[in-house]
Amino acid sequence: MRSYDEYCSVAKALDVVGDRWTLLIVRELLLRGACRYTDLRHGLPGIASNLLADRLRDLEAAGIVAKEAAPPPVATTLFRLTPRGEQLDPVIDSLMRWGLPLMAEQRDTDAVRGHWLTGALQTLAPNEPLSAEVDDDGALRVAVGTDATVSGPARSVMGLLVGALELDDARAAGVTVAGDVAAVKRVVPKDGWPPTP
Amino acid sequence: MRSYDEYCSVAKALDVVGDRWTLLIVRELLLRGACRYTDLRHGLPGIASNLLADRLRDLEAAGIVAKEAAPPPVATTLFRLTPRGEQLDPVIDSLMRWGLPLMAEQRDTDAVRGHWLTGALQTLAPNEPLSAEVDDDGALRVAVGTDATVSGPARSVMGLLVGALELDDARAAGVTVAGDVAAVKRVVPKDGWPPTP
DNA sequence: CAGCATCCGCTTTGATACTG
DNA sequence: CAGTATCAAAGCGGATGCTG
Repeated sequence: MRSYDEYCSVAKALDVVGDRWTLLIVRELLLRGACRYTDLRHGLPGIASNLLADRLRDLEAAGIVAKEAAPPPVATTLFRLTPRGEQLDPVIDSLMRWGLPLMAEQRDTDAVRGHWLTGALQTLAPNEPLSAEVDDDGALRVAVGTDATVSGPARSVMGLLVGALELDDARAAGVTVAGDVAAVKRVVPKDGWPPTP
Repeated sequence: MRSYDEYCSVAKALDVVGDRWTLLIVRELLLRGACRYTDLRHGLPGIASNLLADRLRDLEAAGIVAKEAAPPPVATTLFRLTPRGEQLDPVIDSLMRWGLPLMAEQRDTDAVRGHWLTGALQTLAPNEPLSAEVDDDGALRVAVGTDATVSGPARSVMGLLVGALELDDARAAGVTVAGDVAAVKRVVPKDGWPPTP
């Protein structure tokens, strides 16, 4: 990316990580740990292969990502965040948090990956043991510890959990709640949050 | 910006604010409050005028910025963050924090604005009453309350304050400290921080 | 002057194909 | 598996012009 040429901390950060795709690569490495090139491609659907190669080179040159040889007998290359790269966690976290209300809208062109949703749910309720599972037709099952599970279309389940849908509306949109409904309500942000985008 | 088409909170956030210049416009509005178009241009040196107009339209459409008529007799337009826009503060803050170590390097093409530095210094030491002043030839004076002032070339002063320079090296690089040196040392991050970029 | 819109050359991106 | 190569299309930067 062309430099902003500003003696400003935000601009200098964006000089390094402001390119298209760059922060999503960091997201993948934060959520999944060390990845192979192929894993990254799977977690970044739509990225051009040459761009991924370019970005990884840039990130390596910036000291954010390091390549390492995987232990035998795997014989492949792994990409991993350096300590400096891991310090981008608050950046990814704040973006994830700010974007949560936008999850109430799902377009039919949107790719879905389970680890993205797990990440979002941990951000939503850091003190609840949430886990997400996606199956092939886009249905989502979220387990709230062993107390409850919420299942249904991803958009509706997330709509309920980010507070954009009331329980009744979510049920009308195909969501079923098994187990303790109160456990689910602990997860949903308090009224007034999230602010409508 | 073209959508990433991912059902992920980070990707959806970047669909909205990931365009070039967009987060720097938000930075300006967070640091300075409501701004005129001309003020924004001054705070974003190098931006093409059509791009600024485009971005402001996009941000308005996304509910992040609102236009308002300035009270008479000024008769101009003010651009201001909406509540949803103000919630980007943690995003800007985390980027600013991550970028702090990069302030140890200043290129001679870098534009300098006092409010950028004031913002960075507040992030560096939220509990210290720091204020920054820049004069025309790029010299910087930082006041640590009434206890001390640090002055010299911007890069050297910031290098000292972000911990990239020892006091002796900073002095050799043209920095002078007036008043209580201990007050300055309170500001500088503890040893081992910042990590070398 | 404030707030844009238009035009144009250049760079970056996206899509696809190909390779060690 | 881990990338390169190629090329059309989109985005960006810089200059300039227009309108109230």
